[in-house]
Amino acid sequence: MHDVPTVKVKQHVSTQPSEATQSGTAYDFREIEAKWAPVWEELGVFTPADDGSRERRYVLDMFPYPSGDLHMGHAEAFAMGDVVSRYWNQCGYDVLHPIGWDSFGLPAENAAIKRDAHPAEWTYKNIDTQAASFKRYAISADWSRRLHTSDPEYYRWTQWLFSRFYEKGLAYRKNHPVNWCPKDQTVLANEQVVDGACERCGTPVTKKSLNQWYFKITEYADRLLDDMEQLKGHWPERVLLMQKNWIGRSEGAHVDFVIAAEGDKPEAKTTVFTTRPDTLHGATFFVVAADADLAGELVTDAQRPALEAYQEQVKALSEIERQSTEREKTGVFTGRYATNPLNGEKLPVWAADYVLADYGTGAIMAVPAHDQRDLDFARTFDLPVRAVLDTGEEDPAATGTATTGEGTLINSGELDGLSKADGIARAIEIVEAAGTGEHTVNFRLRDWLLSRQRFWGTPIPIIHCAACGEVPVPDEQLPVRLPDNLRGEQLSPKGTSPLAAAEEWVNVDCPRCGGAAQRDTDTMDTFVDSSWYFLRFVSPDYTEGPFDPQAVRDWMPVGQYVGGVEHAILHLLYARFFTKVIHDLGLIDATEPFSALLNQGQVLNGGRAMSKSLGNGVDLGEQLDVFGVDAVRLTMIFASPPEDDVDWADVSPSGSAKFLARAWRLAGDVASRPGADPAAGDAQLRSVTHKTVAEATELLDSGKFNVVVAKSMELVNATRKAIDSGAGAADPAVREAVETVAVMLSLFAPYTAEDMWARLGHEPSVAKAGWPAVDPALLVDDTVVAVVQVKGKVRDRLEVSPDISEDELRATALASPAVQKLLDGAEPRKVIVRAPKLVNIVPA
RNA sequence: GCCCGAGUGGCGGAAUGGCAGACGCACCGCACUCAAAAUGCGGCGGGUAAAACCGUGUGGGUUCGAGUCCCACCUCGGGCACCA
Repeated sequence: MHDVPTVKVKQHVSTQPSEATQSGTAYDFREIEAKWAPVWEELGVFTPADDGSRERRYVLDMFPYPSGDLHMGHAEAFAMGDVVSRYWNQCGYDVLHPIGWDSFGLPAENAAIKRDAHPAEWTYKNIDTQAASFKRYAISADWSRRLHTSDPEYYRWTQWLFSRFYEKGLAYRKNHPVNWCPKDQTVLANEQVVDGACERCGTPVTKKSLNQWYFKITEYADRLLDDMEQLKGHWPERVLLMQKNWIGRSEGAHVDFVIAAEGDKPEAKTTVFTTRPDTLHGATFFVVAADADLAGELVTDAQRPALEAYQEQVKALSEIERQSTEREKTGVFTGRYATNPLNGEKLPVWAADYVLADYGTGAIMAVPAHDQRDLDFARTFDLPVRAVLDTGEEDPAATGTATTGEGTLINSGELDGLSKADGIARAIEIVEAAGTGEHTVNFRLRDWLLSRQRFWGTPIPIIHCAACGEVPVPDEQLPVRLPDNLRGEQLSPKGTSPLAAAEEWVNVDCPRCGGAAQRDTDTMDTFVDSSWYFLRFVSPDYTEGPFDPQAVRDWMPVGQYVGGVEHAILHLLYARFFTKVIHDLGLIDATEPFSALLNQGQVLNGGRAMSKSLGNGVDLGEQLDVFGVDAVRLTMIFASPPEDDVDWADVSPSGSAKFLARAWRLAGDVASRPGADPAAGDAQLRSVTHKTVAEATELLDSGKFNVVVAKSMELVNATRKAIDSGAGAADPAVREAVETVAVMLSLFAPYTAEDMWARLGHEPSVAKAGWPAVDPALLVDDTVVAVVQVKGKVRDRLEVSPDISEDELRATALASPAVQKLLDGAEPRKVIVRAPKLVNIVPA
């Protein structure tokens, strides 16, 4: 490990005993951290005026989960968000930059079981720890807006929103096979299953049929997809792509197949979804999902035992096994036949687990010649294969490789001779005309399973009454508070919610009929809590609703959202969904919550994510102790572009500390008085200063924070040189340069910047000093260097006026001795002139 | 398998199609010092005595000019994965 805390490093960056005796002459990060933290607290620097006097801007970091103290990942993410917040403050915007905690969740519950405590104890203790660390870390937050999703004042409104969703039919309950984590003893949403395992604990997920609550996010699939257009260019391309893939829009057709009567089973109609209606004539069998209700409905009595045995076999498989594409296809014949609506052919109906119950209609027409999965199945069970699209490739029946490319339809009656695209269009026309099908769009996205069989979450505000059914808890009775008498063992997972054990809590009168009824005992997925917190921040104490409508109009949408890419499809998709529903409820104008998104990279150590098992963790607190807050923050920013990972083994917080000390010393060297007129100062240094600000402005606006740090280093170097061997410490241009350094550093290294500001004779806070204005006249040089190339290689440099004409520059370049020598008297074939920077001469 | 993204010194990384390697780390040298640390100054892609010349994963192409644009490939990283 590089840069481990050593005695040597400590001496480099902290006070030497001999220097410490002369107070104020050596850079001591401990001293300045202790000095400024209370001053800022007093000033309340980052509370927005919120009075409309200045343009409002909202910047938000994904709020933390309170699992112990802050770690290196928080340090990076919040350093990034802080650059934006502090930059916008310097630019004069009225900036909202709040902080809160996503404080419901399973770890608190597990900790409570282990310690025989209530989850709230662990949660709020950790929040206090993190809050103190954030203050030490000097994030530019408005602390007065702090919120916690586990506060009843917060989850009251989460419940209120649930009730609105329920009223609109967007929250509903259904019995359905769901993902089940055997370790956490709770269900999981699709988004929380990664490679067939629980996203949180890694336990292989199993399926279980349960009556669960869902949000109808699928109803918003189209809008979630279409509105991504607004986000293009402001969200990372790959996040948009991931969401697009996750939503998985696919265009095709619904086609009805009639299942012929068999024994005492009557005729039935079954619809399939297909993206390839052009291949209808190539269908040679029909498959229904083995675990769908449909399979049991269709199966003949003779085949029922075989189906049930197969279903048992499927249930025994883990999700990982089931999803393996290596696996041989399995299935059973149902004893039934489906009629192809196009050609009247009878197709055997099979039940198999390669068809998914919850995608499309849970049934497919199998076209083995042009679908690899169907072909694999056909070969396993010796079913016929008929090619209907000539792609010029070998017969799939012979090769075992389905052909999926372009081609010409064959063996397809009236579709013969058509291309794939024309065939698809024509086939849809035919089935639509016959009333046996229609064009349709299908989505991969499933409804969001939101109920959890755990304690530490927002209770679902529903009462179950034998007479009235599901009855929402009336708004005026919200919040439905969690009972506080459950703790320790009583919270241990048992497959049903621990809330069921709190009898006094569960048993209530039905709000509708007054009869005996029970509360719903499930709690909400914590992603529900975080799907609207950015709205609560605009008016965290509002009691008339989840948020003050005027405040939402004033602040939303979030201008810059900052957080890890791990939430690309979880939190970000859910938050977009909530925003759209809340918009449709008429409560907000915005249709998208976050107009710009920055995904900061991870902090690694030695090429790997930090983890306990690898023993490569770096403790944030230790880094702050050894190098100081500013050095750690600066290192995070300087190490790489914001979206790239930072490998802590490759970077140098001690180098950052050295730079900060160097910058800080400049402030002590300035010999002019505050307010000295820079116009009278050294022109050369002024030019450097103003160019630096101009460049930094552009770089900040385009998110290249690491390069801004490099620019500030260049300015520090130039100023040092000016003091030691140029204009001298008393030149007002030096003051201008150092003040500029202080303002620039206020974005990355707030303590150092504030102390410099004070040493320069100013009142706090440098955070509100204002971004320096650029004098355009100082950006123009008297002379510039023009490069003279021959055949693309630099052969000479000319010092010329920046407004030299093309002709003049051409003549000067051609007259250059170096060029003359290379041309050797010959006329150049071509001369490209880009005044005043470049001439390229192409010899004959 | 499908879909993205990225490959630049010893390292992290700069570079609107126009001087590749800004800035920093590490390393080397010098000044200051009895000495060290700290600080300041200088050097630092390969190659050469110095030049020439060669250099942005590989091979092609477009262009007066390519790290940058296009095509193919290699490697690494990420996402999805029986989604009909």
